[in-house]
This record gives sequence, C-alpha cells and structure tokens, in this order.
Amino acid sequence: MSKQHILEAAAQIFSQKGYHATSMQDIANAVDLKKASLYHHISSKQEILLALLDRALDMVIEQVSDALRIDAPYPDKLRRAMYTYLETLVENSALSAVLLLEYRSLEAQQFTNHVARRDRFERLWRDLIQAGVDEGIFRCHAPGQATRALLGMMNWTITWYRPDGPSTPQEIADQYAGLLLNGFLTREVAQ
Amino acid sequence: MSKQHILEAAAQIFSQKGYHATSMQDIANAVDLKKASLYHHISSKQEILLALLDRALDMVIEQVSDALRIDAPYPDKLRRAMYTYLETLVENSALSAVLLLEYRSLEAQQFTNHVARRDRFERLWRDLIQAGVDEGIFRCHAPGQATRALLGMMNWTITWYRPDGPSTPQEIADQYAGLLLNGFLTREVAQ
DNA sequence: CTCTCCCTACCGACCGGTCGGTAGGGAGAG
DNA sequence: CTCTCCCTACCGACCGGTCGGTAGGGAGAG
Repeated sequence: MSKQHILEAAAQIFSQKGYHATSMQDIANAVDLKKASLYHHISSKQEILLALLDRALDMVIEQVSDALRIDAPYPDKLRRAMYTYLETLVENSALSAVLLLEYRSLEAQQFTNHVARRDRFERLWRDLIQAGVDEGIFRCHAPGQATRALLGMMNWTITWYRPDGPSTPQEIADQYAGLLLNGFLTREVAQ
Repeated sequence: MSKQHILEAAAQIFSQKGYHATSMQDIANAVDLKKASLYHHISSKQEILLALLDRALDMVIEQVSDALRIDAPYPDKLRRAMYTYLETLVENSALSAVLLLEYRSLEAQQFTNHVARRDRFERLWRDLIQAGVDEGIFRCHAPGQATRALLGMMNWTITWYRPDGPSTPQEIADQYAGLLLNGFLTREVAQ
C-alpha cells in the first residue's frame, strides 16, 4: 500500500461523486484498508485533494508547454497544443475532472494558490494567441476572450467525452481547432 | 416564508459551496428559520436540487427557444441565440451554476430524466447549426461536435464571468459568435 | 545462530461533531 | 374551532480524524 495508490483511488471516486460526497470510508474501501489505516499514509482528506490538484495542474502545464516548444507555424502550433491538452484530459479523465470541477473544495489559502497557478496555465494559451496576432497570422482583438473560449470548449469535454464514443481526441481537437481558426461560416457568406 | 424563498436561498448557497457541501442548516440560516421548519415547505434536500435544476432548464429552454423564433439569416440567428443564452446564464448566475455543475448530485432516476431533458436543449443548438448547413450557409461536417464546442465555451463562462468584469454579455456573445462563424485565422493565411 | 529493538503498516475502538430528517406541540389568524 | 407556519427536542447514521495497540519484519549486536 502506498500513498500513490490511495491518491489514484481517490481521484477516481472524487471524479465520480465529487469531493464532498466522497467519504474517507469510500476511499478506504477502494484500497482495501480500514479507514483508520489511511491516516498512516495521508494526513487528511484535504491533503488528498491538494495533492491531486497539484499533480493535475503540473501534468497539463508540462504537456502543453512541451507541445508549444515545437517550431511550427502558429496555426499548427495551436492545433498541436489543443490536441495535446485534449489527449492529456481524456487519458487522465479522473484527474482532469478533479482539476476542473473540484478545486472549489480547497480551503481558502490553497484555493488562492491554486487559482494563481491555474491562471498561469491559461497564460500559456493567451501568449500563443497573442503571438499569432502580433505576427499577423491571427486576427483577434481580445486574445483573453479567445483563450477563455478555447479553454471552455476544451474543458467542457470532460462532461461528455467517452472513450467508446465515435470521435478520437485527435479528431475532436482537429475539429475544434478548425472551428477556432476558420469558423464555420462559408466563404461566400463571409465576403 | 415560502418555498420560493427557500429555493432561491438554496440556489445561492449551492452555487457557491456545491450541493454536498451545503447543509440544510446553511439554508435555514439563510432564510432565518430553524432547520426543522424547512421541512414544512420542502420534503427533502433532493427535492430542492431537483426543483432548481428543473427551473433552470425550463428557463434556458424557454429563452433560447424564443430567440430561435426570430426570422433572420442563420448567422444572426446564431448570434441572437448565443447572446440570449449567455445573458440568461449571467443574469441567473446562481441557478445557472447549479444547472451546469450540480446535476451530478441528483439521484439516479432523476439524473437520467434530467440528462434526457438537457440533451433536448442541446438539440435546439444542433438543429440550428444543421439547418444552416443544409442551407449552405454553414460548413461543418460534425454539427454535433460544433454544438458541444459552442456549449462548452458558453457554459464555461460560469467559472470566470463577473458582472464587474470588463466585458458585457453582449460583447462576449458577439466575440464568441465571431469566433465560431469566422474563426480567427486571417483571410490571407486561410487561402 | 538468537535476541532485542525499532519500524512500518495496519487495526479496532473511539472521539466530537454534523448530517438529513421526524415527532409532537404551540402560537396566531380567521 | 381549523389551519398554517413555525418551533424544540430528538433520532440514527455518518463524518473526518485520533488513540492505543499489534503483527510482522528487518537490522544490528553478541
């Protein structure tokens, strides 16, 4: 038995039931321990949540930062980052759901810290869009708003994506990038 | 004291703390009753949640359906619907947050019913996009995916929109509609 | 090799408190 | 009197977490 095992089990249950609807007994059951034994490995329920959120945020920051390092035209770079982010979300669906839906249950100080870190993740995207604008490749007078739109559509996938669904993460990311880059208004109408 | 008053207070607290982190004592405090007195007006915590979700869904369905009745070109219709939906979300931010984040806490049968109704709401959007495609105004080979993207960016506004922020709902809706219709790739690059 | 001491990992029992909800009753209005 | 609305006192179940203790194993000394 290890702390890792407990964290993984907790992520699964938190993502399904939510943090507050998950009891320590639930987690204990999932790892075949008695509840009291959990406290040998972790100090509190809140420690579990914080550890999961930190891990999730580290993960997406790392993945997207790597993706942004490719030397490619901005549209391709955007596609690449979106695909990477989506792939990361769906490959780690429990952790992602906790990241995107359960951070509200952090206690005040941790919450503030977490939000600040999350905002830096958003900045990665915003900087990418801004750089594309500066180069004249993207035309967008509110990169912040475009960032929120992008992250909104990506993040919301956690509510509906199923691995056995009809579309792969690559397909979804392509479609979403296509929407953001080209829109779906036909050319004749746009002119 | 009325059931309405209790529901309104509950919506506020649920939206801030989440359903499970909200106690009946919290709600009683908010309406200046003793906890036991709540049960004169409502039968259970779950009844509160269900009532709020039903109300929220009725609200957005009604608003967006109305908006879709305008006789206008598809792009304008889409803009109109997006603005209306966003306006509805932000004008009823507590209820909206409950709708979008707390439905998971419904018990099984109610959850199934709710999801079916929510899917019909999504259908409104999908049908709009599909109609635009059929008329050759929109070019999109996965209207379902476009719908999810659209709803994702709109729904995610509940996590960041603030009434004292720099953008009005009209501005945000315009920007988002612009993104979806035109994309942000500049014309020279697109060709 | 045996023995002692320490550690890790776990347990049963328990803690104080909170949860959603109920039974029974009272006050006030009409 | 009835009815509506509220209350007190309470319930069983459960919550996150603590405490004292044990089993099993390993390291080191003799």
